[in-house]
Amino acid sequence: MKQTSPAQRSVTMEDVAREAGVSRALVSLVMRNSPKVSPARRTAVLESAAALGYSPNRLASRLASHRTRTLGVLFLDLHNSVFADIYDGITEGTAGSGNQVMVAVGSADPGTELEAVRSFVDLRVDGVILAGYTGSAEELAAALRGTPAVVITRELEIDGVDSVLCDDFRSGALAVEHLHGLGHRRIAHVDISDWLPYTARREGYLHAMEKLGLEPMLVHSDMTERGGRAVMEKFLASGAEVPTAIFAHNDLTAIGIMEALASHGLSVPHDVAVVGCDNIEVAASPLIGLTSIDQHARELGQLAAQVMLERIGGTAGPAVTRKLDPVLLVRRSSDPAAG
Amino acid sequence: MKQTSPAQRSVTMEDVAREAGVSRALVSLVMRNSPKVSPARRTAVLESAAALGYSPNRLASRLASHRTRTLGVLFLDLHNSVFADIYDGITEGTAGSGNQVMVAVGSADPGTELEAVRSFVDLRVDGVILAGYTGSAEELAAALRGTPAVVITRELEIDGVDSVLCDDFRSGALAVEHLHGLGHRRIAHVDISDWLPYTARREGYLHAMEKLGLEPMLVHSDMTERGGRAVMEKFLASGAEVPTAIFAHNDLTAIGIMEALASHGLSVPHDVAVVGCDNIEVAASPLIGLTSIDQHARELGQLAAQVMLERIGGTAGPAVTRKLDPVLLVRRSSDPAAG
DNA sequence: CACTGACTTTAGAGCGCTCTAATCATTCGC
DNA sequence: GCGAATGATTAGAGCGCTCTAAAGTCAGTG
Repeated sequence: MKQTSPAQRSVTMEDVAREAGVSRALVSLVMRNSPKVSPARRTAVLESAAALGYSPNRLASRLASHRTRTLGVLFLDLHNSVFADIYDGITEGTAGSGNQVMVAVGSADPGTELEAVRSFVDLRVDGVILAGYTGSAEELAAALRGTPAVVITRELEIDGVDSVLCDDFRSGALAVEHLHGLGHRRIAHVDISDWLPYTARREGYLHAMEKLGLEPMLVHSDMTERGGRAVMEKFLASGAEVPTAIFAHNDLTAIGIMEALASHGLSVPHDVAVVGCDNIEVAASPLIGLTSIDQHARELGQLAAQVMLERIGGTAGPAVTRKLDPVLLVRRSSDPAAG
Repeated sequence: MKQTSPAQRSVTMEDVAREAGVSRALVSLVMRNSPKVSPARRTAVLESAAALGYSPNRLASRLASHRTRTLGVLFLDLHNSVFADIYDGITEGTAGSGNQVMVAVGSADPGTELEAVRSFVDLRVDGVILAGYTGSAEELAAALRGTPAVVITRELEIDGVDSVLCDDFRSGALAVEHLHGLGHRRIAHVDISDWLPYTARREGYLHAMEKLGLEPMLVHSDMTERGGRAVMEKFLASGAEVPTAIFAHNDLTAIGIMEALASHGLSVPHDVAVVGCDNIEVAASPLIGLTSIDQHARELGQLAAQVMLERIGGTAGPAVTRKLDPVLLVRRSSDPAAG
């Protein structure tokens, strides 16, 4: 039962300086391990600091230095593990740079998202990485006030905002080509709300369908498992003719769709083939076996961190866009030879 | 292509005060919407602020006020969606309190965890919520330096650190009782590394097994899907007699186990029944149908936030512990009547 | 031995805000 | 009409640190 003093933090640099018999400035240099401090003084200062139980107030240091060494990261939703992958990539990309990562969750609500971005900006983070920002470019630009930003999985026309994404248009086309190659002709697409800015997958789907002379079938959902399930249940209950293949906006939706199909006794892939997108961990599970289109989430995170660090490092120049190629991974849900 | 000025932030309260013809202190009062400002001045100040594009520097305000209105949250792992549930609970619990939430990920590495906690403390967050801290109590106490903290899913003997958890011992017993009730006698438990502080589920299992006169079978894994799968594959390859039921430390591990069983042609639940713990979203999916023990993750998050806010609000007194009762949810993986 | 020049150390002025105590304006009671 | 009471506003001293410029140290040099 250690008696942690309630008198809390009170030890300042000044105290350490007094204890060590040096100036506050010298303590500051030691704390930032500046090379221009003599070994003797350095140890003296460190010893005094340890003796007093000193811990620097980063708030004050940030205020004085105008560098926060913190990156703000905005995620759409923690329930979709693709963001956990992106997070891993970001921490890999920032490792060793001395930067700290702060996470906020936007929940696809432009109000919440902007509030989070403003918080980051008010805290003077060095940069903001947005993975799943659904609001408008104008509002984002206003909220950023010049803070460097990188958007993942989306292209934004804002000066100074870089983009790192996977080719969503190509992903949509890839799904259609794959299913068409398996002999499917009635291929539906379950995408997301009309107002959301993530339309490229749908466009890729539509373009590919048209090119193949097939008639598109679109249904909207909300990017969640529950949403995908609900929309499919409703469709099945409607008695409309069921497509032979479905391409879902993301894996979560695809899994929801598979659940609904299963509960109606429809077999995947024999009655209906399903293709998702994102290639999240659970899609790869043999218990699910969902064919998916890998978006290189981890790499996107790494790349975003890298681009961000370069920006912070002072690289000027116009906004850059880095686009990766998606990769189709065929699994049981679209494999005609599947048991 | 909006030209966001690169001269960035420069507008300070001083500027707004000058523009509005009032003192800096008045601007400060308006920004914190103090009631003791006349309506006339208030609008004048707000207009000037808007005209200049002023945004308060929260860093400075925090430094001066000694209140950061920020809670630091440490998660074990973003890939386990139980933490997304806890996060939801925390944001629900802090909603409307004007507090901001900052997330860090510890990855079950005491070094990383302590670093994150120190960061929070150096930033002078008002409190820290730890969901999945695996290090020692002493080191945590030292890193906290008196900052209020709440630990989720674990009881820690540190003065001033509250605990909010689900009864893990009971969870272990619940699993055994359920499986025993189904007629199982050879019930194995796949738990986590010996050094991790989460031992109560195992102890509950051991206690219940002993009470029923059954012989325990323990295997260690690492709380991940991959880990559960690997451990099961290895076990199956060893040729040892397979238990008729397995209770896994968490759902992720349980899913990994189910994957391994499936790949060896063993049917769940007919050949082996499987029970997980946490009741994460995917366990409830009909495609998985994993029997699990609900830990009320969301409620735990809410409760933790609530306890934290009370502490910050000045409630003194000894550390409290709030313990919830786990609930068994039977699904296909342990249902003998399952198809 | 005065004089560089390389290396250390420090004084002191901020960073942008909050907070206390004091000042200035009004209104009210008698 | 005057002091008290109430309310609105402000001066000014920090918060704990960083940073610039200046000042000390102490060899080595001619």
